[in-house]
Amino acid sequence: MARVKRSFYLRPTLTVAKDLLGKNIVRKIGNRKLKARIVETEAYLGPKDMAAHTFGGKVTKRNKTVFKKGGHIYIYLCYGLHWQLNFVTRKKGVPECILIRAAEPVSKRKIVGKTNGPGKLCRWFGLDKSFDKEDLVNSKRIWLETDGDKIKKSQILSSERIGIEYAKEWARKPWRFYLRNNSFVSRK
DNA sequence: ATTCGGATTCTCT
DNA sequence: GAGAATCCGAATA
Repeated sequence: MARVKRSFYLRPTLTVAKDLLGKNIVRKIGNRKLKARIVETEAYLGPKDMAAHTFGGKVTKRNKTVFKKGGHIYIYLCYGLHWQLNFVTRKKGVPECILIRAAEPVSKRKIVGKTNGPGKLCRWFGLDKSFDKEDLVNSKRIWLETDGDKIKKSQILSSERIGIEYAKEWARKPWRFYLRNNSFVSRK
């Protein structure tokens, strides 16, 4: 298993969103490692995307991490109780990112908790505000690994993104990607 | 200083 | 399917 390199995150966001499927998130806590394979993502495409926090290109206290170069973590609190894990993409100054909505635990022994939703995923991994601005390329406590297995195109489905009805025509963009027949996907 | 509401989840019906 | 839980960032003044 090799750590995913910077160049992976600098590519077009929709490409990265699809390529993230099948990658393992590795979270190191003490001398334990939690691993889960990404099965569902959503792309948020910067200033033009009304559903994105960076809509209009305005830099705010919350969204400024998204303007960093690809490979950083953007995490924020939603509805007052759920953390949402995002990976920043593209070069510095291009505010695009990908929401990780669900993953499938890769582990010998049973680990309590669910990972089939963005809030649940963060709780399972023990993520919070302190992970904002974390660099997946260098971090000692969280990163991405690939085993080289490529997900076949035929296994990837797309749909409209979830929970952004207010975003008018942008709400209809098919920028959610997930693995076919995977029981950890948050919704059909 | 105050108000508003959300990239969700859980519980109960 | 509906409603609640619960916080902070962002917008308004």
